[in-house]
Amino acid sequence: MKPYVLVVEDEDALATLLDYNLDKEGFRVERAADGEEGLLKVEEETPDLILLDWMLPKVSGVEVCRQLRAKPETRRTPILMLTARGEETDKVRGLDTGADDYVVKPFAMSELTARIRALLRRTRPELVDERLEYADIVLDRGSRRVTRSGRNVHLGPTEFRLLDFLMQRPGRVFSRERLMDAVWGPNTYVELRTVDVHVGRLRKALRISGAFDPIRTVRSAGYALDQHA
Amino acid sequence: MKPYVLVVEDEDALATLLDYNLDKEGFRVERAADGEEGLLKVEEETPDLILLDWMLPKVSGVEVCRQLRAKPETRRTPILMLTARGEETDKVRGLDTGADDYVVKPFAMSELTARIRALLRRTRPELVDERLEYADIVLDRGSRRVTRSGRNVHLGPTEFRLLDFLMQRPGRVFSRERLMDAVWGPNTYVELRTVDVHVGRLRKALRISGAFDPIRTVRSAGYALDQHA
DNA sequence: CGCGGCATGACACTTATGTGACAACCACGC
DNA sequence: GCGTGGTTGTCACATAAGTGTCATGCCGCG
Repeated sequence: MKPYVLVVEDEDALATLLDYNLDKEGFRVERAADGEEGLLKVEEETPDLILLDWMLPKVSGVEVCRQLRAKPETRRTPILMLTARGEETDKVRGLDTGADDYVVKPFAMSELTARIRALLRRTRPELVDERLEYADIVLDRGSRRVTRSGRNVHLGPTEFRLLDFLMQRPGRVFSRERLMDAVWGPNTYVELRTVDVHVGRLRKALRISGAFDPIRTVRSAGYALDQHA
Repeated sequence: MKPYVLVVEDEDALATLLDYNLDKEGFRVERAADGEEGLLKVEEETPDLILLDWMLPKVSGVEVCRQLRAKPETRRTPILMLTARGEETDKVRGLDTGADDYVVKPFAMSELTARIRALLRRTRPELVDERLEYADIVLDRGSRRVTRSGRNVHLGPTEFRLLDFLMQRPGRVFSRERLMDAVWGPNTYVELRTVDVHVGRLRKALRISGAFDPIRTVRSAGYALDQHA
């Protein structure tokens, strides 16, 4: 549910600082200490955005960039370069490396998070927008409220996250495993069937005065948010 | 808490003068020496108002204006243009540039602050106004008083700041961390649960003669000032 | 018609929040 | 300096809300 940011940075102090601050800003953060590890982490799970140091051991930032751009899964993943003053060559400035933006160290954390949000808004607006809508359902992240045709719908935290996730890609079918990861977090282990129960609860909460059921069950595949004809 | 004004002005003496005076008037001021820097500063943190010189190095004031109006975050941010006598073309006078107002140099500082307040009052009244209102609750910053349906409500300093903060954005949910930062200051370390206690105290103080509880608890997220229907 | 997949209500259990009590603290008037 | 009333931060405990599992019964599809 939270945007997943991968930090590829060899300087431990900076990486920790980034980790701490981004976490506080509501991002899920993973760290990699060099280019090689970075590429591995990307293999494991495609990040929503990558923070990439320009100078890295083993595989340089530029090279990582190139490789990421070569792979279809990460071709469009936003990359934000971290450069030291002086490394700020024309190549960086022109973003010829394939990166989408760059900041020069040292930088204010607020500047960095602002740029991260800006990039995410460009590529995955549904990750950062305050308000999601589908049919007559409105989910407002800022006020943490959900309404259906104007009426307020009360959801528990889990149902809220579940609906939030489904509303990010209406129509798309998600497996229970995928929902598990997205809603419960990648390292929680609960019965897969629990997803069914929560979908049920969400359905019940959304079921007001003759409104259609916005969740489609796809037998032996998962669930999707859409109008099942 | 203080309104954040960004001054984009290349003439250093004037910028300093503005900085000094606006600070004295209770604004938080950041400076940018040219259009490019101005846009960067805006990225970092959206100002509550922008003072923009008409003639600027790198990116002109008009161009900055255009770009700010193109971005959703700053579309409604008030912009006050500073122009030299003679630059006062019809375009400026008609505010066709996207600016909300303009003053001609040289100007009296009092005129400028008056215009700034006028603009802020239009867009973010809660920042300028001495009094905040929500439903039947009135908070007066000047006299440091709070009333509910006319009756006086006694609050301790902490509860006052807490209510003040919540009233700035009714409906929005704030995490305990966020409230901690806003009310206690960013570098104080007290138990997170202390927030609960103060919210409780605030609630109790606000609880007079059958009035509804204006604070909504959002489980596993935080608190918001609004009617939890 | 039979079977695996799904929906659902019950329920025991976790977790999060509300609250009263309390000791430390503070500003202030004496 | 020294009480003193008002504030504050923490705790412990009570209460409320949300969660994960299961057993049961239903349903669609082959």
